[in-house]
Amino acid sequence: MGNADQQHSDTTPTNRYSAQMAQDIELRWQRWWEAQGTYVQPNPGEDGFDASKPKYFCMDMFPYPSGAGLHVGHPEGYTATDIICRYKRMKGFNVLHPMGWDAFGLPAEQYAIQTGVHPEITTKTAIDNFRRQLQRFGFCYDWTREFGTIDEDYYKWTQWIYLKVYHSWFDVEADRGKGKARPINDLISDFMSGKRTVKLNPHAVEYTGAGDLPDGTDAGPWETLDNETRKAVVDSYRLAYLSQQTVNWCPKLGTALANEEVKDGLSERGGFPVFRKPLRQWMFRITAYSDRLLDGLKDLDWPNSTKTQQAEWIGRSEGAEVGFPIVLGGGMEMGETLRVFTTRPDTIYGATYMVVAPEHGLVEMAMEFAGEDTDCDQISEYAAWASNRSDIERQENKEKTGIFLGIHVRNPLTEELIPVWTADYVMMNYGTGAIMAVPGQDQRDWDFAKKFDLPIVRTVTPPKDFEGDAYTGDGPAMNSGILDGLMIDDAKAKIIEWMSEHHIGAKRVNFKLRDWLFSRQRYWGEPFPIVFDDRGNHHGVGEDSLPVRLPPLADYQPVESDTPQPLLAKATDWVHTTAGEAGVDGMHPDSKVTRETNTMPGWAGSCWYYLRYCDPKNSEKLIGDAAQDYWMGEGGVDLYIGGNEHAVLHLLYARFWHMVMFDLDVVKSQEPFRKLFHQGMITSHAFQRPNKTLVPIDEVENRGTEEKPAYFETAENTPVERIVAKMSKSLKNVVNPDDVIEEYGADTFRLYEMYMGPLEASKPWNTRDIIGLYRLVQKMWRLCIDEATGELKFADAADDKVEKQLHRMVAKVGDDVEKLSFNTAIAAMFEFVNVAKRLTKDQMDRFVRVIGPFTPHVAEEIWHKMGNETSVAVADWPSFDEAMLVDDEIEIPIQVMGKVRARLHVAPDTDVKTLEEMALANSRIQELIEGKTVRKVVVVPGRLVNIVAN
RNA sequence: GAGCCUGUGGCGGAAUUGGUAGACGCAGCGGACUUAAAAUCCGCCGGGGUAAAACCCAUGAGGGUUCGAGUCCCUCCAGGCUCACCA
Repeated sequence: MGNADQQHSDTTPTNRYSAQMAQDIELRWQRWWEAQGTYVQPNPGEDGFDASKPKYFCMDMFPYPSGAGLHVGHPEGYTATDIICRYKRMKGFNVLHPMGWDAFGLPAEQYAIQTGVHPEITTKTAIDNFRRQLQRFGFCYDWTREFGTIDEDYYKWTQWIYLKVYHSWFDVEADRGKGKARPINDLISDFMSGKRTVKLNPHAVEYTGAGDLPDGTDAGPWETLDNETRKAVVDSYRLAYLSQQTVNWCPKLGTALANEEVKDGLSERGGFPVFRKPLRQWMFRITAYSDRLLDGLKDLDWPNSTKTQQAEWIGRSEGAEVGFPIVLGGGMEMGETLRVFTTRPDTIYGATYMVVAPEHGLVEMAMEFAGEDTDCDQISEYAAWASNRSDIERQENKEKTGIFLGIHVRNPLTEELIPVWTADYVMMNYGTGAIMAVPGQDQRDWDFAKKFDLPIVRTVTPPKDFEGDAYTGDGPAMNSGILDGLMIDDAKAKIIEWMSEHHIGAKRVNFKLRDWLFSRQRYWGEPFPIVFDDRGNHHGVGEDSLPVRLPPLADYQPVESDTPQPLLAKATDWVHTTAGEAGVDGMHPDSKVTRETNTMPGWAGSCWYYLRYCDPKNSEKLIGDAAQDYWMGEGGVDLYIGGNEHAVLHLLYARFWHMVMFDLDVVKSQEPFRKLFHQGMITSHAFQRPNKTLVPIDEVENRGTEEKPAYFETAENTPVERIVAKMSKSLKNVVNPDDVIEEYGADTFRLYEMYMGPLEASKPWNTRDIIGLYRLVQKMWRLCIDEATGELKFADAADDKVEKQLHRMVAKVGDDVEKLSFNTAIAAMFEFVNVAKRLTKDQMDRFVRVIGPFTPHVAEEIWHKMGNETSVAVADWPSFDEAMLVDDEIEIPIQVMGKVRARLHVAPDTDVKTLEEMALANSRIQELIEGKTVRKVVVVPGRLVNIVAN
């Protein structure tokens, strides 16, 4: 089926474009490009750099090289960027188009464990294979800039950035209240000089709930404090900090995972159950950047869906924080308040009970001050049950559970006592971990109140015909004292003002975004440049001692357990070192220190790789100034293409690092990626039984015709339906790019993937359709080359129709490439080769330039046959004449009441009046409007005439 | 449950952004060339209707705005993606 080689027979011309010829042409030119350094882009200051040209920095999301090799999804985005880069180069840009490898992280380590081969070996093999496969496509990457995140030269700088972040804090007041990162030493000198009050960072998540005052507690003058206190205070401000956190612990993977790496209560990698467990972990204070990460989205040329996803992930919501005085069992006010966050402070009169998360401090306190209503045994049992519940269980069963704590709070508005419950539908890590429950206006609270028979008070008047439970819509307030009659917005404003005046509460903005859990207990990652002294205090390793090399480890099998043990702890010689060895300033060189044994997560290396591409060999700096000024410019990367699965994680993390580096003057642009684009997924076909289960394609046969297929599952003899499905090994519908290239060549493969449909759409792979693009390459070839002799063939004189069509193609292809609309650009090529049978040398010259970005190999072959000695890749993009795009005569439809009834053939610039006259004079139209009144004639010059008559 | 996206011939998809629906490719059908086939070239190719036209229907369904709707608005259906007890 469709094997291009089988089309050869004795009568086939010897120089017809064939799969065999494609192999020969492609490999030959690929070697030549490499030898010539055709795609090597010099940096500012280097030989061959042309400073007069504008820059174009175009990047693919680099791949994670797996043992399985490239699948057909990879080259989709890569072909798109390749075409754009080739086009931009021809349009006079200096093009930075690099490729590298995201190579640390869990999948490589899991694979190594399965195969028993060290991840360093499997990873390097996979990289070599990926590189070979990518090069076979003829992509115009500047391979001299290649690196992997596992290279010591690279992760040295990853660690360097980590240290930068570690040694800085977020000054919320800086930059007119927007806040920015500053060196931690600035903070310390402020403390020492007394310029700044010494107190724990009131915004530090790890101290939520600590201190009596929402604004933190004054620790006293710096000189009166002991070293431990000073360190605790300073550390509470660091952008990278250690904290006991309830983490997503995955026993199977033997590591903690970030929230983002947990899907439906299962680990994204492997799909293993995840539990909550308190662990001491490195965190990034990304929440300090919530507002800036959100605001920055506005100016980015990114897909809206991606911006929305990030915005929702950051999850800004406005509301109020309100304090409810706590009343113990005996009715005694204890002087503390229960703080809650609510977006509906206007409903406070309807707060009939309170709920705190099972991990909330008040649960312990309730048991400590137990009154007669407090059943301590049941409470602790419930708290234990709730914390052992995996997220997957929580999501599968949303039946409300909870228990009364035996204590009350006083509603500051009604003065009534309200019972306090604990329930796991309230999360400790959002807001304050406590809510005021208003069942009248919140369905979750309603469900809980119904189950536990708690009172329900409506405070917003529902519409007359309202029949649901909780009413969340707008309406005048009721049962609400001073708020009665006000609509929601006014009621909110009024109650917040009232609360502020009475020091009960205040307006507050809350974010869903949480601090970023940055340590993993695995082997295959960047070591932290951190050591601990004998008192357990952490110290940054000196910059001169970077990189902290990952120690060789023969046994990297994770310990499957409930008590986390970082794998690096096994490298005892490496772990135990001295301050001098590790390069710690301010300590005696012989002091014994131990190294941090956690490693960084896979995201670390991909957070900043775009910067290193600009200056990959720089041993002095992460990126040189000249390289940064030129390539990153104002807005950073000019085009970044990759899958939308990275819409939140990678792209948010990278923006965060970039912002910190911007604040610390490491980078000069505010955002890393000015324009972002997601290529769609390439899917495949599979078959579905009536019960929706899937059948692999090799277990199905078509018992109908091509036109009217009737698919049957062979073994079962039952009909199945053909559907679009993801490519997967189990469905046997995976396409291997190597096979396709062997059968048709890389040029055809490139064209096919670009012709399948819009770049952003997900599209099913249809092996049958490839032949059409193969024929296109053959036609391109045949248009220029005599198939019998292999020599160029030329037309004696330019044909007008062909010349016109050529101008059209030049215009259309250029336009479409700029719009990333490659499928329509290729359609224009089809149209051209369908019209043109022979070209003059001058026409051929332009034709070859235009196909160059799409089919670089066959274009280069013809280009050189034409006598050119330099690559078509560095030729100029041809120009075209606007006048040639206009037809001599166009067809204008005449509509009557919006339906086409006749057509006019006129010059394209025929004016309104003439068109109207011609339309009304048309005999067919006269028949139709006879006896009717012409009410109106709409004339759109160059488009149509519409007559309104009745 | 919330948000976003998509729905056009047998299939993949076009449509100047409100102006002739179905460009281009695949598949199919007919023809030329050939002893024959492949390849190549030419023609046809949404449905109904007609001798051929005319004409009617048609962009998931139903309404609306408009001289005119695949495109804009409302309701619904189907599929996909994202988030999800977030207060």
